[in-house]
Amino acid sequence: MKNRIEIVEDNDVVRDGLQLLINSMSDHTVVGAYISCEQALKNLDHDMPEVILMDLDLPGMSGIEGIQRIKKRSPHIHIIVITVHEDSEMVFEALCAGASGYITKNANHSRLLDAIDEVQTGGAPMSSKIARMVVGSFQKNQNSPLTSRETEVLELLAKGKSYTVIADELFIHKETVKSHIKNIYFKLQVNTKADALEIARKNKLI
Amino acid sequence: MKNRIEIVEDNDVVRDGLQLLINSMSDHTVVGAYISCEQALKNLDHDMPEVILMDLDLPGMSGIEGIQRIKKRSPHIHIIVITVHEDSEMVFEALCAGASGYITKNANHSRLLDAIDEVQTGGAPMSSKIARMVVGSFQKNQNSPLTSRETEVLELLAKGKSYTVIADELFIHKETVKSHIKNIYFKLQVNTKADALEIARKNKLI
DNA sequence: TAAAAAATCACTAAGATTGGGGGAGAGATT
DNA sequence: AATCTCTCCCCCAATCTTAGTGATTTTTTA
Repeated sequence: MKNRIEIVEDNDVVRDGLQLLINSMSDHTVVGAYISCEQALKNLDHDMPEVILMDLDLPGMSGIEGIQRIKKRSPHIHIIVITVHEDSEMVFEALCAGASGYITKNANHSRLLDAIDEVQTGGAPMSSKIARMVVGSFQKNQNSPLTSRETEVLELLAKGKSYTVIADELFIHKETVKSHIKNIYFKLQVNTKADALEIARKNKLI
Repeated sequence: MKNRIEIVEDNDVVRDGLQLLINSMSDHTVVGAYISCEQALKNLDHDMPEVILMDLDLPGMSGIEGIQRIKKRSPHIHIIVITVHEDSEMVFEALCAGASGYITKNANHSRLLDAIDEVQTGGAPMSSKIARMVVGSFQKNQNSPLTSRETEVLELLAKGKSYTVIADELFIHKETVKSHIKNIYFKLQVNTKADALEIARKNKLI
């Protein structure tokens, strides 16, 4: 039984190249190659792919929305994004939408074929820059203007806790919490909770 | 100029094995091999490693805390975790603490040596299971009990916005927001914002 | 060691927010 | 016909949040 691969890519040259490359492997077969998510979705039940290689710049429906729709209909299908985009927004949008892997187009052919196997054996193939970006998203800004206590308070605030609850959890007085928040607002140059959280999250202070 | 590698691992056999393996490469050299983070930290300025391979189960200071301290003192050093732990808590704690890579101990030798190069060329080497875990952490639960509108409201609530602001942003009445939140609380079986956010985040509803 | 920063607690006051209770209509879906 | 979803409305009471001004103690840093 061959691995059923599908391709969604609007550039003819790239699409045909991918198809040839994959079909050249004895245990893989391309069951569909389309230029848009609309087409891919229409044929999804017939093609029954296990893995979809997908570009993000597509005519009509965006790749991101395509990923969402495909994953909603067939959660078991693994989608690997193949794109030129390396900007963090695209990467995280694609992963949030349900992509299992993210390869940039400068990857060589063997890396690409490896990715298909990797995604089917429980992995998440990524270009190394992308992997670093993803891992980096977990790490806090080392140059935070906030003190560790202030950060602690802001994190509890981010969890939706009230001043009173925060005070209890940190074994300090509610007035102290207020004082910390006052200083946080001043340092971040904001005057509401929502703005503070936005700045803090954007700058990875929490 | 050789790549300067350090090892922190309390198991003698594993540590010596790693050291031999790395020193066998002409362009890499082990500049320090320790059984604890305390020792590693003490010699950090002298050893000047570029990459540290670190276990997480260590006598004395935990690996997680070790990572934090090392990264705080020398942010440019790349730390690759080498451990048996595959539980998500450990993985995310290590990455948040500042690890640039995460390899499980069943990895073969060549993969390990690749990881060292990968981390120095801007990558984030991970075992494939770990990579999937990390990527999976971006994806929402597909079986959310909440409607899309409710999810939308909850996401704005998570940003610290008030009912009034949420109402404005969604072009609906404040009372409607309240109504949604009432339903969210009922569905999640909670009665405070903080509890709702905790459940929602734990189950990846937002 | 002296100065600066951080963490702690205090009071007042006004306005906004939140949560609990009830209900109800319109539209879509099943 | 029944259910779900989204929308809106009312009342009420407790709590929260912001703003202003202040002070003390501990820790860190220059």
